[in-house]
Amino acid sequence: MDQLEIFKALSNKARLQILNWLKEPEVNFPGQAEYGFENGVCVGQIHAKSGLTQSTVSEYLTSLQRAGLVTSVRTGQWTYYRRNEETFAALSKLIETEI
Amino acid sequence: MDQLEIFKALSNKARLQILNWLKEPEVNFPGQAEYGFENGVCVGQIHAKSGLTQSTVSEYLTSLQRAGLVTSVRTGQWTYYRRNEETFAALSKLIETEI
DNA sequence: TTGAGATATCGAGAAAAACCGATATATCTT
DNA sequence: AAGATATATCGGTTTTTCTCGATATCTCAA
Repeated sequence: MDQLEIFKALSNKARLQILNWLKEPEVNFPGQAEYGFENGVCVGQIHAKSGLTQSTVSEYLTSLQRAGLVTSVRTGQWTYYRRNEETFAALSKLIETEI
Repeated sequence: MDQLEIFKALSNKARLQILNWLKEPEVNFPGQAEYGFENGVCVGQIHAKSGLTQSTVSEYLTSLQRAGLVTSVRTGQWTYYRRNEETFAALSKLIETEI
């Protein structure tokens, strides 16, 4: 877990917003319903909601993934992203005890 | 507590290092001993240890303070900085539950 | 196998952050 | 009042981040 990379990933309003949306995918991405929420939410859904371009959203999701804050699964033409709660828990503990 | 400002403040190696040093002032800033550790550590001590210029260290400490991660007390010609553990505890909880 | 749709990558311009040296301000000492 | 010391602020250069449009890649469907 690279703490500096994590903090950099969290240092952006749009990325924080995405992470927050992903806490409740069913609520925040109703358009995802027909494809299911098992694997997370696909890039297009996040793009549509964010107001950012597709390329920016894709890059942001990649950076969140590099930081370990989300995981992704490719299924067909879609890439699904979801939160990696283990990293959040570890980060919380890290701040409580190490930083 | 402005989470974005906090994460930005934490997105820098040198600032993370300073915060870490301030966890154990007696160990990391022996030069501070003759002035006491009650109020924290003065800018010059941190400057001396950091390898950065005085102006940069001053600015970094100010940014850490704006984020609420440290507090400062001016006493005579010195400004002492110390960690604000309440913010770290709150941040840890925030990550655990809200973000 | 061709076209359409979803995502990733690339190149670029604008904005912000990382530093620095010089200088200002504030305090202490004499 | 004048120097010395500690810290803060200012202006500038370099590096990084933000964000976009264009394009490439990958997969599905016809």
